[in-house]
Amino acid sequence: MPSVESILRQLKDKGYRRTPQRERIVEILWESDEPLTARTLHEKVKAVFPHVSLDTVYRNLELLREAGLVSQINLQSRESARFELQKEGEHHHHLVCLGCGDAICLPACPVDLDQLCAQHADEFTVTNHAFELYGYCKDCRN
Amino acid sequence: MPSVESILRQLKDKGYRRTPQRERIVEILWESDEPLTARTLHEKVKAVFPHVSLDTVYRNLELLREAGLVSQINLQSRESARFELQKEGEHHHHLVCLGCGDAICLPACPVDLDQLCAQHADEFTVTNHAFELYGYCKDCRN
DNA sequence: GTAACTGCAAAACGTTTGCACCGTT
DNA sequence: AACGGTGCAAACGTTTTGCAGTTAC
Repeated sequence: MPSVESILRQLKDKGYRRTPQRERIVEILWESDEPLTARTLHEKVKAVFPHVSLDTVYRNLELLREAGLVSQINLQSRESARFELQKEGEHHHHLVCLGCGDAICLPACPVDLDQLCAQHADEFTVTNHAFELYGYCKDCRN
Repeated sequence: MPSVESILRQLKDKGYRRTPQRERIVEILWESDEPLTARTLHEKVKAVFPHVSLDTVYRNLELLREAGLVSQINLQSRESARFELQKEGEHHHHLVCLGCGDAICLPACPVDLDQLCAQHADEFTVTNHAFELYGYCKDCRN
């Protein structure tokens, strides 16, 4: 059910407009199989819209994040954040390589969130969570 | 067996010196029960050494990170990175209140790390991980 | 027409670096 | 005395913001 079209429709329902740049940004995120930095995404958008600005990319990412359609991954280290589409509620986490910075998707969430939430329900209302594994990928463990 | 003294001794063995600022930085990290930002840590060091500079804090954190004594956590927040001492065995995670910013300790790690590591051992060598729950504490859920 | 969106430029922010001096060893 | 450490200031890269003009609706 999720698709570029459905994402743009969701945005429209929230009062956001359909612009060529935004369309392209969503398409690129949709087609990517790994989280992208704002800069990388910008480069890719420029292939079609040479005059698009980096701030437009940032603004769209923020907008998509607010709409709950994009999640942001902050790597350990001085590198920049990476963004990826949140496909249909189904959430997952990442193995982050401290060598090359690549993020590999973990197939499933290893945390029993319902149980954890219930466990602390009286003192704390849990809205979301973050989990990341750090280490070195095949190529970087030397 | 880990202690402020043993940490400073480990640093000494690696050729690093024992300076008052470094000593205080390690002490503060040792006493803290939650990961600290460089800025927060800086504030706390300034209580004793009013003229300590923020870059000294960064340099010491980097040095401790290289020595494998401090881990860096860069989750969710667009905020700055947070640092904590890597304490033998007693690792835990936090409930972070999005209202007041307070961090409440989770008694145990909800992740079966050994199993996860074994699961990806062939493509990835896991060195550490980060996990955080976000939400609102008693006082802030209005 | 109105409000959202864009590009540009500049600012803000966390973090890093060059340098001269200081302190530990 | 040597060399690691420090403070200062300036640089850096990422991200945010103000503004004026443009575009989708």
